[in-house]
Amino acid sequence: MASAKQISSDSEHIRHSFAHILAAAVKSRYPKAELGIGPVIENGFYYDFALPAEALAKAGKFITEEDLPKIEAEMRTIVKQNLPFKKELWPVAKAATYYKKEKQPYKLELIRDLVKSQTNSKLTKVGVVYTGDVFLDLCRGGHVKNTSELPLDAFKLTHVAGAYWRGDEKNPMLTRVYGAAFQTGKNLEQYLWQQEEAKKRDHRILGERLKLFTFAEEVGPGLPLWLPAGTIIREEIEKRAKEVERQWGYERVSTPHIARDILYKMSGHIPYYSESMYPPMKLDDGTYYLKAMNCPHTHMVYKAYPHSWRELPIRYAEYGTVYRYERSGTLAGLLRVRGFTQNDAHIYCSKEQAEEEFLNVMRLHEFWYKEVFGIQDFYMRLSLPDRQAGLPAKDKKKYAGVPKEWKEAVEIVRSAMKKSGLPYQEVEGEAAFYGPKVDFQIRSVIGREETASTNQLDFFAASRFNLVYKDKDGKEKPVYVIHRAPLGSHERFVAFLIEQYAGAFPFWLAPVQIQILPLSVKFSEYAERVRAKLLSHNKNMRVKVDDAQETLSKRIREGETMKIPYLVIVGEKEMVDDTVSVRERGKGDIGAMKLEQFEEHIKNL
RNA sequence: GCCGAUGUAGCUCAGUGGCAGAGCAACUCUUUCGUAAAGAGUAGGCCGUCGGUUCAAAUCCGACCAUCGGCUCCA
Repeated sequence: MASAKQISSDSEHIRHSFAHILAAAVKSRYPKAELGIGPVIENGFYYDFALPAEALAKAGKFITEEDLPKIEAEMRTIVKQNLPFKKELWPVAKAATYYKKEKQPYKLELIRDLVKSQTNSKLTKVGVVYTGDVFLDLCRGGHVKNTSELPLDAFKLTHVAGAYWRGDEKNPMLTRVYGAAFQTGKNLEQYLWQQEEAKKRDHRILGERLKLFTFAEEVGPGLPLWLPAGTIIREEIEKRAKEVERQWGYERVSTPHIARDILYKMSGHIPYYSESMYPPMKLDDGTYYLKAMNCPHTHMVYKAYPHSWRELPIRYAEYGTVYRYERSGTLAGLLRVRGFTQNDAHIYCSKEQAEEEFLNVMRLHEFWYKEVFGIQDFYMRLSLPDRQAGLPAKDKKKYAGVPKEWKEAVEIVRSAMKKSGLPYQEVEGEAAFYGPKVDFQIRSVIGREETASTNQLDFFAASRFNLVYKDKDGKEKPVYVIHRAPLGSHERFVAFLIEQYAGAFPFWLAPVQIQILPLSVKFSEYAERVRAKLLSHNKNMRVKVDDAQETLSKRIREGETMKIPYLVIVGEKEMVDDTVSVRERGKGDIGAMKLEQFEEHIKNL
């Protein structure tokens, strides 16, 4: 989504003010409502509300989607009163007393935290804002001077959702109301239109229409079934990946889908990751797990025989299928599934080689994104532990290893990133438990952000698995492991590609590349001849003849709907002249030509 | 997992307590067509599942399942 990330301060003031008005409107409909926070977001604002248990029991339910028009109407009524926003600074004690009286536990908590973060709480003041004389909210500032400045045609309450207080699962869940707001009605309309358009590109919609994949209740949620057309896309990508990896010095390996529990105890996935693994299978010769990641298996491949420094780096690639028991509420089409196949590889190298190898992997990512797929809309995130040098006590469970090793690993990765020249953001507290990583973040058309690719440095596997090599000096030394998946998983990556291309796949990926349409059955034979000729020059070409008993128009429409790159029409004229009439996707009829000319036209696709 | 919504034919959807519906797709027949939907006919349903209320349930109630929008999580 190419939406503007820069929020102009005017928009910000408008959005912030609407958030206050939303709170005022909810307060007027539900006087007992407790207020959370109400910040500005990318295309608007939201506000979190709760209703105390007794009030909720009495009302039956709180804000639902049905209430939005009513709340919106109330907001308009408030805005139309042309109320001034008045900001004041109150001493903490005064604000605390006020919110205690008003029974606003969440606001009180915010005030308490504000005090905690200040060195001299006696002097601390909090901003509060009135809307007219009525509504009083905690406020940092940044709103319009008077509600008359708010564009009534440029805002809309869009949806309701649950959200944990302060984003913590252990906290109560509040009801969040989202709104869109812009400076002009036109901007709002445009935004809403874009949202509608985006939905049409949604991989779930296109996946069904183009017959790429499906789900079956009998198979289970999050377990996609690839239809023939989708399987072609998957396999073309995989074929390409195998070629590219061979060229970049990888060797392929292949490993089973289950393993004994000892392997995952060794890796540390038990206990770090067990809640995301399918439950164990207890058999008479041990307890087995379905694999949730390929690394431990690949490490055992490395350990098959001892390695010398002369062999390093060793790069083992595998398209490995893994199963993760993702929480039900997180599943989404192909973007978040429970069974998927990763474009995985593990690089075993010395500490000295780690930076160079990491850099090479970044270059490989760049190659895929820029050269192969033309993906522009992504950003790179360097995920670090919470505090790079010394890990705070609360994170000891989350991260393995010792601070010194973490520090070294972070240095290696950061240095590689700098050398790559690729832009990236550093984010603390996002690292894998075994090391820092660089993730490629992409947004789906509906705005959901996911990691499409990953490149991770693991200094921890060596000690867990005793992964070593014999160095020049005759001593055994631990290897550094790089986990990388530039194409993430087939499932997620194909989902992104479907949306990126809006289903119109480039020629090399298109499930059907050329569809031949004989004008009538009289020309079916000629159509077959054309097909045979195309295949004789390229046996892998995906060519179909559609001689269904439908009008030409109808078959063209179907071909266009299926986003087939070339529709080739043959009738009397073509048969006599020994030509084909070509329709190119996105261009329409490009005229009649000799078959050789057409083959020349598609040669470099 | 949590909050909210939705679930009727392969797909998109109508039907709000009294005989289960439409368009597209499928199938059959007619048409053999010149660049985005030819015509007619046929078939297709445990109304997500299970339970309850009722003389009567797609419709009201409950539980569960699945999907969607968020939150949390995300190797």
